Amino acid sequence: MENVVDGNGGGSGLVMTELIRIKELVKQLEVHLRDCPDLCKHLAEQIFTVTERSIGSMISSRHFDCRKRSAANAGIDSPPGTLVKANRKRKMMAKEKLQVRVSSAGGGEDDGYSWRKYGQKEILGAQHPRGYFRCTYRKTQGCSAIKQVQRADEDPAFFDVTYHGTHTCVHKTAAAVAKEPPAAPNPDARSLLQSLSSSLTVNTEGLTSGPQQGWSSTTPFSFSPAMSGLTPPVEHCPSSTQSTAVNCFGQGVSLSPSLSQLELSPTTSDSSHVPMNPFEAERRAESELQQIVSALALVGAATSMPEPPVELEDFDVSIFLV
DNA sequence: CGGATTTGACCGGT
DNA sequence: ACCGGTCAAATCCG
Repeated sequence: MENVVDGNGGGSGLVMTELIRIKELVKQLEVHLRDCPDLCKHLAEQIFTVTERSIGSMISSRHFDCRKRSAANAGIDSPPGTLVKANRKRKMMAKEKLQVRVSSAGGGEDDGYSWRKYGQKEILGAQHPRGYFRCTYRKTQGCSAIKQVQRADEDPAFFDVTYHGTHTCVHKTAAAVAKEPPAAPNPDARSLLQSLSSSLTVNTEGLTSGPQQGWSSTTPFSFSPAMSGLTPPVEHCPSSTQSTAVNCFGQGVSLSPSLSQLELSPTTSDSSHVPMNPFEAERRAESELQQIVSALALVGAATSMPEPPVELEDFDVSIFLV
């Protein structure tokens, strides 16, 4: 099946972006904590799991519809047998799909992976062409990840990015970090935590929309880096020419195609599963995020950081749900 | 010079 | 026939 994370007005898409970023960072954190106490790894796994559940809740709650896209996705409803004769295009479309909307600060293209453009098309009814990208390491590593980037008609400041397939390569970010001497993983871990904290800026102000406004105004749910004086990790960001903190971890900019690897419960969008009450899903997502914060604080302590990486009181986190 | 991008042609699905 | 996705030659760029 495929998982579609629709921008859906850009709000929940932003949340998804943040959560995806969390997940990516945690995965990297885990790598660099391999010679730390087992507790660190356990906590990283915990964060990972919680994030996954949160994303699943959001998807379930927002009724992301994988069928509302163009007729090009018609293969979705086809019986499995039709894939037997699938050509390249059909194979691609049958893969997992992740759709997000990102701000233009990163051009919709700086997501930590290395892409090579292989085509551009004017799309009927769209004001802007669609760019087609595949993983740079397609040849060398056989990575089949593909993404499409198209500037949003409604708001040119945003890009709709659709990922197909999963990265099987050792992607750029991981490779860059791997250059670091294995003997000094803790500074990296700390940087990653800082990055994670910096990226956790989600706005809840828009939650008043619709009937589900229960936890918006009354929930000062917030992260705060408490990082004043600490510089963001530069080496983590593959973009070398621009302000890394903004472009890599700024609002809505950073995202990871790794969500397509999440193996989100296939029942989240299937008929066999009773759709979660949107309100309940959002409440659960909030709870899960708070668990993330708690776990992060423990991770910070376990990695001998002078102070916890996150403090609930200091963070300014809100979630857009337009 | 090698890798990345551009862009018109081509292909398959609808 | 039309459209979206991909190919590949030409071109660009460091």
